[in-house]
Amino acid sequence: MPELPEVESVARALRQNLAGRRLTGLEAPFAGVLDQPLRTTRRALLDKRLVDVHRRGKYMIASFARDGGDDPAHLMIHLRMTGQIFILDGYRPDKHVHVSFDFEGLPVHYRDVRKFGRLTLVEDPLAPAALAHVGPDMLAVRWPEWRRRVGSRTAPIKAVLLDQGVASGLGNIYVDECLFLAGVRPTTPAAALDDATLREILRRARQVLRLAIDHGGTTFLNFTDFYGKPGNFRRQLRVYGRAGEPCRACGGALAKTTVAGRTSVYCPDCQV
DNA sequence: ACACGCGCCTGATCGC
DNA sequence: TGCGATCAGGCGCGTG
Repeated sequence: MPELPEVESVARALRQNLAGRRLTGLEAPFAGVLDQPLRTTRRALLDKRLVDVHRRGKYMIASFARDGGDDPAHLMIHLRMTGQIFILDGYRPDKHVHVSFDFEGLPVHYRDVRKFGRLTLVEDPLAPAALAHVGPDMLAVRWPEWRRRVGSRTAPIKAVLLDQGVASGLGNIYVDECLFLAGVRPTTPAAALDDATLREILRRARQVLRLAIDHGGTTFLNFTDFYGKPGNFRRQLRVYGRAGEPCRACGGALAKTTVAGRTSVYCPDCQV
């Protein structure tokens, strides 16, 4: 599932491949992934050039404008569980392609098997009202602010890390990886952790996110990058998807439990 | 303010 | 071409 690193990979590719290109076509075989009617979305975006792409957590915001910067419009994209955006030579859209963009002859597709993702027109590309409740990006937030936002939450630390209102970007995969690296069990109440441990968790979260970005993200279900290629981070995973397998640090069997409604894998010996 | 459960979706996998 | 049940999970929303 696309988390911060996978979204970053797509955002970079959009910038590199489409910046300056004009949107000349927009079709939506399944308009249900659009928050506004197709005609509204077309009216806002067609004939404008893609000028920038911002990312906050797992949200991308693509900005369009006419030549000279007039009449800007912004499309916020969230891939949720199975959303993909890609450009592939000779690709013939299957039944899961819900939106197709045409950039002066360059076709770009939005594909989403579970239809959880959303494409939303927003007014403000940097601080859209729709993201008012979403916290700062996990890679950008400073320790004091993050500490303040974590507060004295009694929920398990994993639930707090998954809460995009605290800081945005972590999902189930990287939370488990981060907590393994920090040596903390996902079930531990956040309020029971001292500042040194919380600081270590934040440091490890950033470390694993950056490393995953460098490896092009993780492909578990069906994430592919902009060019249709899977990410390379999967073989770096220490715990996610490895319940029952030996811990890469101590050799003991990894345990599985449910935290915040999500499957969670940890090492009973290395994580206390 | 915070914690928790549900619904949205479809494909893969499992049990019989 | 067996089929129904279960699981996977991000997020918005309703409830307590």
